Amino acid sequence: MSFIENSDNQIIVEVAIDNPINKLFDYRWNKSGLDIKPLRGQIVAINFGRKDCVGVVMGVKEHSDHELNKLKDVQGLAPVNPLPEDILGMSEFAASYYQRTIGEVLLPAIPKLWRQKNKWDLLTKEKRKKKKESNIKEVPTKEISLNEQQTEIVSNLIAKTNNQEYSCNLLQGVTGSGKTLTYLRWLEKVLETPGSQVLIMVPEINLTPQMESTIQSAFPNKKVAVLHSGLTDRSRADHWACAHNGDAQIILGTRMAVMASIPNLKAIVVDEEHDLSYKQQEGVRYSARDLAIWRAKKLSIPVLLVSATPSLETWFHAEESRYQKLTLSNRAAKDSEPPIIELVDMRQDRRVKQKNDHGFSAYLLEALQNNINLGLQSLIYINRRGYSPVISCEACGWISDCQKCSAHMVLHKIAEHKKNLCCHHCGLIKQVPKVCPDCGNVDLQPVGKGTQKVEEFLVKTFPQAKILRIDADTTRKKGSADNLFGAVHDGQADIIVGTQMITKGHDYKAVSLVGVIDADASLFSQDFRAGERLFAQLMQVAGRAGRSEKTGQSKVIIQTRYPNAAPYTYLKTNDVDGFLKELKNERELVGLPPFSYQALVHAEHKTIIAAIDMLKEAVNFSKADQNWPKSISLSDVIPRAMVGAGSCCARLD
DNA sequence: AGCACGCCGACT
DNA sequence: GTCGGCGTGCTC
Repeated sequence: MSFIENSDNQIIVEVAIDNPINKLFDYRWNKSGLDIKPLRGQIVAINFGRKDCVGVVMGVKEHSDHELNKLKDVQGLAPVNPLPEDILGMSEFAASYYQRTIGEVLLPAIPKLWRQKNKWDLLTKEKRKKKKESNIKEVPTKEISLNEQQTEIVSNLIAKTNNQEYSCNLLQGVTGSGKTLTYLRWLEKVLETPGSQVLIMVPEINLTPQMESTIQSAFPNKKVAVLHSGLTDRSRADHWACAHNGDAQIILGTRMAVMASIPNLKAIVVDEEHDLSYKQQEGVRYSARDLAIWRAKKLSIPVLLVSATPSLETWFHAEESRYQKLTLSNRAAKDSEPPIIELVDMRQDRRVKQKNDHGFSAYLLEALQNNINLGLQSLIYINRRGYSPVISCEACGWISDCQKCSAHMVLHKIAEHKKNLCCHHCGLIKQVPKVCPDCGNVDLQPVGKGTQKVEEFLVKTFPQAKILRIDADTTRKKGSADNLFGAVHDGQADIIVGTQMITKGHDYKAVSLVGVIDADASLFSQDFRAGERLFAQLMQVAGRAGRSEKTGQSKVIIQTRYPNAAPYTYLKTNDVDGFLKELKNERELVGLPPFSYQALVHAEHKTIIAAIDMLKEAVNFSKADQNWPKSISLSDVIPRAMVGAGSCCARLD
């Protein structure tokens, strides 16, 4: 039946468009050749200004404040169901919370091809049958029996699902305690209800490539839609549509997946919930973890946050019983003992030994040699890529700062005797100056060490050993990460040197020694969350060791000049809760989140002076305002690392 | 955000 | 005489 209105009974739709104008735009629905009713959530093609674009219907009404004949007609309706109410509501919430327009939040969540009217036909056409169909290895996860603790947690979560109400749960457990297995078993149960869909979020899918196959093999009869930034436009559009029309039961993705349309969503899992990559920093800033919780609340479903080292915020909420804490306290495999953690006090090492430049303690070198002799693998963790984080002139104090963004330029070795300066922030690459640009001194020294320098040293020190470096530079090319990790698993490496990248997701069956070279910098960072992050990273890297019977009891050696710093001492006793408790007390004492809210006000201009003056003026204006709430304190304006930018912090107690 | 309009300076 | 700088204003 067609939907016909007479001419004096107009239907007007309010459309969200991806632009920063903070309002919805009215369009006429009638006379658009559309024979169905307008509905909130519909994706429509419209003309805006002089451009054709796609927007989302956020409201339907009969009268507009604008003159009727000035309104444009809706040009077309996307051949998909309207977006479900939860993501519309979430967009409205996020728009207000993160100070953006609804369109800016909502439209980027729709894949690019669906935002192009002329691609709609193409997308609705059946795609040619995929060649590979039997690529899925059956892994009999069902036959793995859960231990008592895991079983209890699964039934607890199932009960919550059956209640059909919101709950936020924290699943905390050390590496190897079977967190993944536990939540998969829960989701399996959730998916028994026909039509149900579940969302699994992971930090970065390219770092956890085995996740997809784990999930697919755990659910051989279910369809999985994956959503991450590495997909081609076409497959992203297809996977999105699969989730949107209910074809896929499992949606696996990175932070962007939190905005995916999942009409029959029944459970959400946020794996590695503490991971920083859940925070989108560019464009619309948002925390995918927080939005996942919002979404679960809106839908009255359970959400499960999973981590060995929860973020303080999450842990605190669990302590205060706003979230329920579910703990896995044991390593699942009976014979796998947690690694021994040893701290090497580098102050003493220096006193005993000659001043050395390579940054390895004699103790760690000995342990490495020992491991090589035994044919076991070792892992060296240093969270800095490149050769040396900065070069400096000893005569005048000049340091290699980037002219474009004033971050340090990192020395990179690009061939045996050739080095470049690279800015990790803006990507600028320069030749290394022969003499100091300020004073002409020829003696420019690299300061500090990165993965390349550590690799170079190890190659020299252990000429008989095979050494592999894994960082953003050696894994840039497609497939090279797989090759490197493959080589590690095949035992073709004695020592693996790497950044964070090596800490995520991969099991190293033959690694029995982990060395942490120099992590102290995080202890004194400006960022109040740096200590928390360091602890999580060390915990994670420590978890890479001792995961098999082959290696026996593994060892983690951490070199530090501050062996009494909290992240190290609590790591040593494997006391996650103790660390978080101390952190909580510290934050409470100085009034940092979660005991206050912080907002960052940031300004950019061609000249830094203008940016800073503008912010100073804003601060003075607010302070002079009689009605300015006493509970909001304003901190001083400070220049930021980037040229032409300043920021200031507002704190709400 | 884009984009047009418009009003002034420095070029073939 | 025009090309182009960026200030202002508008987009249903």
